[in-house]
Amino acid sequence: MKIHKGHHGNCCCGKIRGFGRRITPARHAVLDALSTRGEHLTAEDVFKASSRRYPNIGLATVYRTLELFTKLGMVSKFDTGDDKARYEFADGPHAKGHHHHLVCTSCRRIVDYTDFIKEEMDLLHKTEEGLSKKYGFKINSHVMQFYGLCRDCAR
Amino acid sequence: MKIHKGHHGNCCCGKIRGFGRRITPARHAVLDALSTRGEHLTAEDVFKASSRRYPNIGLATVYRTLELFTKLGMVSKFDTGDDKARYEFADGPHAKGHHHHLVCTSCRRIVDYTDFIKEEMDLLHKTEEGLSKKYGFKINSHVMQFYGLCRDCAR
DNA sequence: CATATAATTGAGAATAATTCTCAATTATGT
DNA sequence: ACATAATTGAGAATTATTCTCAATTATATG
Repeated sequence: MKIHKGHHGNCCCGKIRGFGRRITPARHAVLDALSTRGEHLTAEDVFKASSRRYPNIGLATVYRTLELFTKLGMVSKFDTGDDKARYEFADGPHAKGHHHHLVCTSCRRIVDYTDFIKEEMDLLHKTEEGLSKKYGFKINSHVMQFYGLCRDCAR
Repeated sequence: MKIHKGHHGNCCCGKIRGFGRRITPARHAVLDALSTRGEHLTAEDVFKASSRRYPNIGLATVYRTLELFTKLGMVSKFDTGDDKARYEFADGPHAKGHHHHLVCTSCRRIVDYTDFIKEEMDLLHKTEEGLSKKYGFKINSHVMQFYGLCRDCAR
């Protein structure tokens, strides 16, 4: 089986194995899809892309795999107000690829932005700590995104 | 028809009428449900609560009404990772009731917090302005919430 | 106040994303 | 190579939400 290439390297297999889960062609195909097809993919997107490399893959498997990867922290799942979950590789909060989303509520375009990320992360971190202490939560993740109308839709 | 009481007062009818929409018992029941049954209600919750005052109300009407109120900015719709939309009265970003959410991914408990709200709002405001300018978006709303395990679920 | 008209409604069917079931297949430790 | 538990594909099942449509009703107007 080919080693997974791309900017997410090969740490993935280790992570999967570490959880007593197996490396399979289906999971490989999903990894490939995620790293080559870009950000904020729907399950359907991932399914189509995975099918190219591994035509037999089933949609249910894609869902199961995305769920697994999300649980392992390799993938982040979020939604943008339509009724489809979105998935993308999770660049941990401090990696360079880390970004938030700006969503057009009319045409559904999604812009990744990294502006203000430093300030945002600082505040998020501070808030997490405060809330953790005050409410006894062990905070694992956050969502922060903006909704509006893009230039084209606004006029 | 009785005037809607509660901390959201009677501005609602004006807002509804202002959009050329009508005041109906069904809409009243939904308003009541929202103001007496608290925060982060599912459509089903609202349906049940509304049914008490107005037994004939249909679920579809509840959905339609919540959608309308959301469009009018009176209600905010959000989700917390299960597959149900949540609704609550929208305390505008600068009202005293304004809060964000802390969600337990295990038991689904939702904590409203207002800590750090000032800093959060300042940053959100600044970010909105910056993104607005840079990407040409007219930003209308944002989501900011934290996910984790509550004290009980963490052990 | 009565009337006309367009908005609204309830009920149930339809939709669509996601999850479940189950028998067949396959990755992995030995 | 084998045994075994994990994984899979296919399609059925689930579930929140939206749609359809005929019947009802809020409201402006005379």
